[in-house]
Amino acid sequence: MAYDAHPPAETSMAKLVLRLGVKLRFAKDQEIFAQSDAADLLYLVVSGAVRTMRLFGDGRRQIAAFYFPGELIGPEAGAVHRFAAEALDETVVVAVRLSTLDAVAGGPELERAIWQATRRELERVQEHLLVLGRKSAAERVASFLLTLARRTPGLHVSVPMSRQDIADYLGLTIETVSRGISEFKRRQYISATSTHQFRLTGLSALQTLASGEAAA
Amino acid sequence: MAYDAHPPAETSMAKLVLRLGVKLRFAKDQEIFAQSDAADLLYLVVSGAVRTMRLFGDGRRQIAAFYFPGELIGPEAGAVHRFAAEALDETVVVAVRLSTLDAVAGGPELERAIWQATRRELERVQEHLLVLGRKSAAERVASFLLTLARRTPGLHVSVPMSRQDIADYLGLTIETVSRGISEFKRRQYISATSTHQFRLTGLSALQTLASGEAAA
DNA sequence: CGCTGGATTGAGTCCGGTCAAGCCTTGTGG
DNA sequence: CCACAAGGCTTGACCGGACTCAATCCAGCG
Repeated sequence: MAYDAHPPAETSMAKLVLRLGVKLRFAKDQEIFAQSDAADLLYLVVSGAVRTMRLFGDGRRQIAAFYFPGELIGPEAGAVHRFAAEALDETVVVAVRLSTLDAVAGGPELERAIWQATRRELERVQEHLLVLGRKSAAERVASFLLTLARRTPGLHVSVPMSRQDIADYLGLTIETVSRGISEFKRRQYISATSTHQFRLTGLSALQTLASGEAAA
Repeated sequence: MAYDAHPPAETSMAKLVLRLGVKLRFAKDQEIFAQSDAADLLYLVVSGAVRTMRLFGDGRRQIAAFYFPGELIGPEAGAVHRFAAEALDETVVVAVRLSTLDAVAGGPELERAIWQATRRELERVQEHLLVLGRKSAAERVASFLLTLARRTPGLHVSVPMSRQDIADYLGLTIETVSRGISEFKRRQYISATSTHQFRLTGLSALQTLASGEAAA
């Protein structure tokens, strides 16, 4: 899941998208695509970050995933998007029509790359499912921080999303997320340089928590 | 998600698996494959039913999915299974080595079929995610019954799994599942002919509940 | 330097979990 | 064919963790 773990096929697809695609810029909270929009574009995040989400009729919201620079959005969808995508922040993406990609570089190579992207997406969602199904609030927050940490080297974690975004990703409320983070600070599992920048000072304690074992 | 909605590519793959595969019989609760087993086989459920699940260190269990006759298990996995699979009941599956499938009918047709199966799997997991992230106990149970109902025609729903299985699928306890079902009976949303056979007598009420809107 | 909106903290409530009885179905053996 | 045992399911009483409501804090920004 770290950048350097991307299989070759997808890395080369990313390069292809960069070459063929159109660069688009989105402001914070701006919609990149809506639920039930046609899903004929593939997106590569260049800078910033993206959330995909579904909104329920009564205002409840579930965030399905976050996407960071270097990651692809889109191939998981069928003809129509099943989730909406929004920029977390000032964000640049490169978009390319799937048919264009196919015309220029179609064939088994492309199919395999798209399948790999879909497969990785599936694995992520399955891990997310475990967190939502069987973990306590503290375990969820710990899992979340560790997942973010895995995407950047070192113990420094950048958390570009709001507490509300985290809550809607983890199936919690902002208050519960905030309490979790405060508790981790108190126990010195983490230290904060700002509300969105942490340092994981008790990595193993967090890992124990996230894995769902009882901690001392 | 109903049988007749299966895209052609996957239906033809199912036929291929049936022709090339080996028929295996499993007793109730018997393991079909373990987590971290090599994932080089594709399974087609012929009769019975299968659950895939992950077990945590402290005994907590999350069921990822249920599979019924006509459905494929396996293509979602990488080199190694990330979940274990067990028979819900006396179950027959046909298993075929992916390399065999590839040798006999390799090529873009097969790749596309596997990708489609992966994609449908992803969609299912994403819907499951919404249920776990943002729904109340009653909403979860309603969603579950409706998902099962969608797989067979008519209002009759067969629920072959135990209450414990349902609980571990929905992120609840058996008691809460049982209370939910009892409440639905009381309100006459469902009627039961046995503990594992229901009739959806209040379909629209269940749908309203499951969709997450406030009900009267 | 004050304003604004996100984040934190506190108090109280409630939904779902826990613990504990019973019930009912299924299967088995007399 | 019935008696009984075993295990899954249901129901009840109580508890606790996460939610709700509300007040404050604080960082970023004009």
